[in-house]
Amino acid sequence: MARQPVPASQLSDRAQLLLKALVQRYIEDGQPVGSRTLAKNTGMDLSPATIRNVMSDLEELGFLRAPHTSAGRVPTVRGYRFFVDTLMQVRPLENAAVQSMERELRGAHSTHGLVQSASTLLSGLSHMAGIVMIPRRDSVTLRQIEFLPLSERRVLAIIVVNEREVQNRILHVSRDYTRTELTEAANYLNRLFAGHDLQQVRAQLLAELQAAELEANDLLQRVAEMAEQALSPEARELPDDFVLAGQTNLMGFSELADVQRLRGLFEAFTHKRDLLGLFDQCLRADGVQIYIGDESGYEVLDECSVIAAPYGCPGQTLGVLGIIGPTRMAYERVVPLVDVTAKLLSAALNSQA
Amino acid sequence: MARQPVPASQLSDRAQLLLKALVQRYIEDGQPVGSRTLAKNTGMDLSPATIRNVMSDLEELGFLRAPHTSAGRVPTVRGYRFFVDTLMQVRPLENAAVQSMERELRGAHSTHGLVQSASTLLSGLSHMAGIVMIPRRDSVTLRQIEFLPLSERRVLAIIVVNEREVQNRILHVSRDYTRTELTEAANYLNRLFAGHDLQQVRAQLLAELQAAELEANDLLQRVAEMAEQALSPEARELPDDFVLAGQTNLMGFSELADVQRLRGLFEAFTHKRDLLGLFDQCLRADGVQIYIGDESGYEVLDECSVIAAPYGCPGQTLGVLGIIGPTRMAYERVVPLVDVTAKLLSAALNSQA
DNA sequence: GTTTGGCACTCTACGGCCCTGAGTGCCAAT
DNA sequence: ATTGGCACTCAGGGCCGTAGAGTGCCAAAC
Repeated sequence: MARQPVPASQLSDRAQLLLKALVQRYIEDGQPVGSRTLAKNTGMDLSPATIRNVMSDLEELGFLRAPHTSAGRVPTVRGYRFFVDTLMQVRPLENAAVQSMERELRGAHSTHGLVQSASTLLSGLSHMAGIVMIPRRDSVTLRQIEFLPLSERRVLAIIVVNEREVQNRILHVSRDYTRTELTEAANYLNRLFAGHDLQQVRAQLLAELQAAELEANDLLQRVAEMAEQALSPEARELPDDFVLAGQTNLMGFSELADVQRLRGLFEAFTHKRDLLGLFDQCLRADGVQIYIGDESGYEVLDECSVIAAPYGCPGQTLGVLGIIGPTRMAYERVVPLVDVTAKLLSAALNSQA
Repeated sequence: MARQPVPASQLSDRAQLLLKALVQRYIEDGQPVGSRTLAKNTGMDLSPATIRNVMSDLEELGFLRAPHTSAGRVPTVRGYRFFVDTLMQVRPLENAAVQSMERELRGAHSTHGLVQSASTLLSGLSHMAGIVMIPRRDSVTLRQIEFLPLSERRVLAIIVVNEREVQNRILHVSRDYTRTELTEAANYLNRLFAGHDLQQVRAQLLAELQAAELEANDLLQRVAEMAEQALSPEARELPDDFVLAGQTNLMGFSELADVQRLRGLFEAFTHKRDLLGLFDQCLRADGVQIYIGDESGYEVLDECSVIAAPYGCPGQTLGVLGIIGPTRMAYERVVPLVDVTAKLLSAALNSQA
């Protein structure tokens, strides 16, 4: 999306103030705002006629548009954009709210529970849809690995990573191994590689195998065959995924009340691909990202805004979380909410590890 | 739900034939059906006036109703009920379709993949929402159990059941055990109980513990402490759950087009509780169950019908699958679809085990 | 030259009105 | 018992007029 910044210089102070008042007003009650209303509403002592002139300018510049000749004006995407970039002042959440969020997150035990809670918090507090990408840790530390024989040349690999998470994988091997053989192999891996990064382990192992190729080291062969499968990157990572909460909240907004539009949106929720693409962009960003209306580049989100923020440990982004709602949303409240949630989730994940 | 059967004797053959024609016609194009249409449509050589009389009778008996004075008639829940119970003749699926379904299911490897495929099949072929409860096996055969030490008095239990499924569980124990101690405990359990039902194992173990209480058998103590947690029924079973596909299909039906109604429905999908209650009833039933409109007893389903069937091995029901759609659906096509899917899924699960 | 009041204009939303088409209910004739 | 005829009812669509809200423009005022 070409999102060229709007030079504030184009707009007089007065125009900016009026734009701000209009956007706030429109966000509040969803009706197009007319000059009369605005004249009363803002502190400024101006007649409706004057305001009409200013509004006319703002429309010409693309910040406002009129649904029809004799309605008031509503903000365009550009108008919202200028509002969130320059005009709005976010009000930080009250302490009490933050604390109750913290409590909620503390209640979760597993990583998945944490993600679930965060998502519920986002949707509950915003009355829109909350979304949290499953954290994907780039560096996965091997803590322990075990192999158990199953029947028919299948081996069950159990991999404990990051102190808490357990992954199972069924390997198909070239012959049946005995229990002792498997234990040996596991011991070998645990002895040498416990505490190392999973990808490193794999690379190092392959290197070693190359070196020892000539010597027919049976143990190493065995280890290699299984580790190859057990640690392969495709298998390693859970499929990209996210947890969604409060989708149905979106059915309450009149601007999304069209069943066709909703259908598109919900299909995007179930197919996930598009949304993941969008959220991926935020992985490489810093702080709260805002996509207003068609800025996201996905047609189903044309009438929606997405507020997202990455979370993770200081050095490393683990995922992205955010909110989806109609373009007309209370940005001033939602932005800090997303911000705080990201920080709290980060903290919770770190203390957990 | 009080669903008293309707004695066919109440209705003359002619009335039944007309009712059948009307329901079929209405299912086809969704418009209230008038006497004129029906006169032309059915083979019978009757004038519209005569048909009007019959329709009037049918309305009085509660099988039909008129949306307003001068519209045609539409079936009531009772009308649909009589139709599915007595009038309709299901047409079995074509062989080609069944085969392609089989192929689709064969493509799935894990149990979960199978469930997912079944659900997708149901929704894809019916153009409505497909739903499959996660199979819950009452008798879970222990194949192998292993314990691995984690830090801080936590032990990871790995339980392989039913030849294929692996369950992990983190146990909190009274002291740190050494690796050898844990292996001993696991060996003990595997030696004595591999191949037994999980619940039996637990009961037997408790009995043995009682018997040996006086002898301070350290090994047995150890085993008991862990098995108690690892095999506890609450922990054992995955939470009741189901997989849903094609929810968004429901957004295409004009009779459900009201956003409020849809919202209720989708909330039921995410909270799951109500739907699980309904499907639980089918667990104890045999063959295809049909709930029309408010027969389900859940208000959100008032405008919907649910076609469900249990699946599982011959002796044992593992779960329920089905379809959710508007009351006005092609029962003649959907009933065999659900029936066949249940049979295919059962077969697939059995061949897998 | 910015601001303002005044005025004509435009557009939507809403209610009433009429007409048409579809279908019914009833009655008298077959 | 069945039928044709006829009066009646009702939803939906088009049309009109009105009320309300808001605009754009212009000429006067500050």
